[in-house]
Amino acid sequence: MVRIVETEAYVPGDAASHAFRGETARNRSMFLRRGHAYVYVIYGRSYCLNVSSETPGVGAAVLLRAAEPLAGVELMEARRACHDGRLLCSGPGRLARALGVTRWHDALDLCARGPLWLAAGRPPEAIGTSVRIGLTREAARPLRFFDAASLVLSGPRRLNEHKP
DNA sequence: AAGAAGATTCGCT
DNA sequence: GCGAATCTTCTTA
Repeated sequence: MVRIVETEAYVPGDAASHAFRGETARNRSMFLRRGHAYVYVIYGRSYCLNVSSETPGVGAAVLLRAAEPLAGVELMEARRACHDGRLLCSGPGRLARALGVTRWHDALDLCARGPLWLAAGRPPEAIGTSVRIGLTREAARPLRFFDAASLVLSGPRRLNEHKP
């Protein structure tokens, strides 16, 4: 279980969004009702976990960039082959890896008690914003959020519970 | 059918 | 700090 600490938004009409050019086989879950998982492979090495954030048919999602490990740390360390708490979930790919999230989790409803879900957390008042990072387009938009700790995420309990 | 680009990570200098 | 690794998807010929 982790507390989400940093996220980044990809909104409708956003040239940097995977959904910008319409729905495809890969980004299909971005168009699901808000609260569904959108998982994709980046640079052939890492998975990125997003949460769809709009009404059905509208492509938008929030990328989970970093989190704070709360429970099941041993398992996450095993998946990541890393024993530095600071680095365990600091980065989209690292976070997904630590939670054992793969393409298998794509399109899951994160608002239902399934293998992966979101729980209500803190109110959004204290959330800070900044520009997005690592982008080549639309990079200057203030759609990156810090201390976005309003959600708690629970993942699979066993190592490699969900293979790709 | 082929090629370039990409919301990253890791290791080496 | 920089560059390679690595592969899927979309674009262009």
